[in-house]
Amino acid sequence: MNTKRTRRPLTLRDVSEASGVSEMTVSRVLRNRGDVSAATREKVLTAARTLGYVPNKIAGGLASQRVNLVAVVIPSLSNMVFPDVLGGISAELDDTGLQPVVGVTNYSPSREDAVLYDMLSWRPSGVILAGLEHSKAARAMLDNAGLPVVEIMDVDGEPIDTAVGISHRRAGAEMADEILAAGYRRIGFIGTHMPEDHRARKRLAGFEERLGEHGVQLAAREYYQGGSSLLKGREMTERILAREPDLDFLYFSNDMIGAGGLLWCMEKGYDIPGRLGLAGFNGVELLDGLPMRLTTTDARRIDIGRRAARLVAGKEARPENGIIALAPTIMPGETIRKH
Amino acid sequence: MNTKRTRRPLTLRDVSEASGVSEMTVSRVLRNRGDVSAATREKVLTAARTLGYVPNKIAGGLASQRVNLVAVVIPSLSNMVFPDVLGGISAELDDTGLQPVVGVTNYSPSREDAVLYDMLSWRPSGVILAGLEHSKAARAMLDNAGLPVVEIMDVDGEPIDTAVGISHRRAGAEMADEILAAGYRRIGFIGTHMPEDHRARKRLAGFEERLGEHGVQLAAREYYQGGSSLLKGREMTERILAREPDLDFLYFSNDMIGAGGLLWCMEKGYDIPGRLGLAGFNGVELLDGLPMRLTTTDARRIDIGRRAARLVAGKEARPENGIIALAPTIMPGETIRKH
DNA sequence: GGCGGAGCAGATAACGGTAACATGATTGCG
DNA sequence: CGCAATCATGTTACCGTTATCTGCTCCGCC
Repeated sequence: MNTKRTRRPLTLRDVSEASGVSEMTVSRVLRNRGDVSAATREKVLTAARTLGYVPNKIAGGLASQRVNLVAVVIPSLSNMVFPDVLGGISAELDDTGLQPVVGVTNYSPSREDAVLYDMLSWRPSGVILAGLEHSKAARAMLDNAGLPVVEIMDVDGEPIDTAVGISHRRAGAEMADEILAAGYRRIGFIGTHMPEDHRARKRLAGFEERLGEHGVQLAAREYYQGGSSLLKGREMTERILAREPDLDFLYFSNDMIGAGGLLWCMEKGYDIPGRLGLAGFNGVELLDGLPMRLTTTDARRIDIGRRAARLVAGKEARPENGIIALAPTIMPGETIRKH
Repeated sequence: MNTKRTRRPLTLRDVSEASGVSEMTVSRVLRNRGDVSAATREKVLTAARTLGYVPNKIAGGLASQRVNLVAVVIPSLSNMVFPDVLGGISAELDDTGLQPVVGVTNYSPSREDAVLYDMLSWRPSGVILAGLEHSKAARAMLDNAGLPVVEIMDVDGEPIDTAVGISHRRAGAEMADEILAAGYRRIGFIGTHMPEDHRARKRLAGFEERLGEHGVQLAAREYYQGGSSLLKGREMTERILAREPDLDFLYFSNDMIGAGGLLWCMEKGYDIPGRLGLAGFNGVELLDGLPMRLTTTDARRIDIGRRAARLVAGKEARPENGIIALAPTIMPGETIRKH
C-alpha cells in the first residue's frame, strides 16, 4: 500500500508515461476539455486511477490564471448565524465548480485586513465578506483585486461593489413599530458591547429613532462583553430588571440572549407577554423548541448566502446600484401581546 | 483609486521595477528571508505598499513546493460541535504560519472522498479529518499523499496515521455506569438514524454493552431523521414516553435533543431526576442556560482540536501507537439523582 | 479528386514565484 | 595586510500545469 511512502509526488508526467500519451493529452482527459478519443481517454483514466494521481491545482491555477475559489470572510462561526449563511453559499455554489474558503475575523478589523490579504494571495474568483465597514486598506485591496466583491448581511451604507442583505435600521424600526403598536412604553435594550458589530448598532439606531418618532425613549439599556449565550441572556435580564423593575418590554440584540432572557422570565413567573414583552433578532432554529415562541426578526440568512453566491458565480447580474436589499420579516411569536 | 481597474494584476516584477532592485530581493523582503539591508528593505516595502501588491501564493507555492494550508474535513458545521473543534485548531495554528481550510461532508462518504480529493489537489501540509471510518479510496489517497494525517473525535479503531479523540464506547459505558449506580433500570435511548454517524453508534454500543453486563436491556429506543434541534428532542421524547410510559431514564445521543427533551419533560411536570432521569452528550455551552442542568459527557472538543493542530504543526510528536485518547468526562448536572 | 473542416494529439512557451548558486563588496582577525 | 567569512544582491533554472499553435488523418461533398 505505501511502498511509495517516500517517493516524490505524482505528476502529469507519471500518468503520461504510464499511459503512453503526452502530458497535454492527460491534462485534457482529466479536465474533460478538448477532443480526446474514447480509447485514449479510457487508457488515461485507468492509468491515473491505478497510480492514484491527484491533480495539482497549484500548478494548474498558475498556468490557467484561474482559481475556482471564493473567499468568504465572516466575523465568527460560533453564533449560529454564519453557518446558515455558509449553507446558503455552498448550496448555490455546488453546481458551479466554485468552492468557498472561509476566513474568520472575530470582529477585529485588523484581523479582517490580515485574513483578506491572505485570501487574496490565493487569487480567488470572488470575495464574499460580511458587513459594509472595512478599513481603508481593505477597501483598497479589494478595489485593486479586480474581482467580484459581495458584501453581505447589511445594506445600510456604500458597497465596494455589490451588497446583499437587509437594512438593519429598518429591522430595528419595524420591531419598534410592532412593540409600540402593542402598547408597550417602558422599553429596555440588551446588547453586546462591541463597537465593531455595526449591524447591531444600526439595528438599535433604527429602533431608537422610531421610538423617538413616537415620543418614546429607551428606558434602560444594558451591554455585555463576550459571546452571546443563554446564560448571558439570563444574567443581563436579571440585571436590567433589578435596575429598572417597571420595564414592560425587553428588546434583545440577538435570539440567543433573548432566549436566555425568556427562560429566566418564565422561571421568575413574569406574565409574558402581558406584564412584560420580549423580542430578539435573527430567527434561529433554536427558538422552535422553547417553551414559548420568542418574537423575532428573520434576518434572511440563507437567502443572503444564496444571492451572494449567485452574484459571484455570475448566475445573477449585479443590480444597477449595487444593492440587493431583502426584507427583514418579523416572526410574530408569543412574546408580544396582541393588539 | 481604481484608475487601474482594468490593468493586469501586479507581480513581483512591478514592485521590483518600482523599487529598483531585483525580483529576488523583493521576494526576500516580503518573506523576511535572507539578508537584506535596512535601506533596500524600506524601499521595497514602501513600493509594495503604494502599489498595493499582494503576493501570489499560487506561484509561490509551486516554486517552493510548500503550501501553508491544513485541510480540515468535518461532517457538519451546524451542530455546535465542530465550530468548537475548529476554534481549538485555529488557536493552536495561529503562531505557526499554517492556515486551516475547512471542507464539509454532510456525513456522506462519497462527499468525503470528493472533498478530500479536492483538498489534496491543493497540496496542503497536513490533513485533519473527523472519524476513523473512510472509504478505501480515501485511505489510499491519504496514504499516497505522504503528509501528516490526523483523524479526530474518535479513537475506537485503526488510524491511518494518527488519531486524537475520545473513546465513544467508553463514554457510553461510563454514562451507563452512572445511570445504573443511581438506580435507574428502565432506560430508553433517543438518537439519530444515521448509519454514517459512527461515533453515535459506538457510544450506543458501549452503553448497551455495559447495561448488559449488569443485566439491564434498553427498554425502548427511538430514532429520528435529519438534524438535531430542540424541537426534535421534544417530539422524540413525547413519542418514546407515549410508547413506553414507565421508562425511568432517557439517554439522548446529543445535548441538543437532550435539552429539547428536558424542556418538554419539565413542562409536562415530570419529576426530574426522581421519576425520570435524563442525559445527553457533548457538553455544549447551551446547557448552561437551561432551567435545569442536563447531565452530559464532555467530548473534549477544544482539546481535540488543539492536539490535532499541534500534531500537524509538528509541535508535538506522534505517539508510538498513533493514538491520543483523551478522557471523556461526565459533567454531573441535575438530571440524574444522587446515589 | 481536391479541399475545407472536424477530430485528435503533440510541441512549446508561458504563469509568477523561489531554491540554489554566483558575485562583488565589506568586514574580522591573526 | 591578506584571506576567509559574512553580507547584500543578482542570475539561472526550475516548480507542474495549461494556452496556443501546429500537424496529421479522415471524412464528406461539390
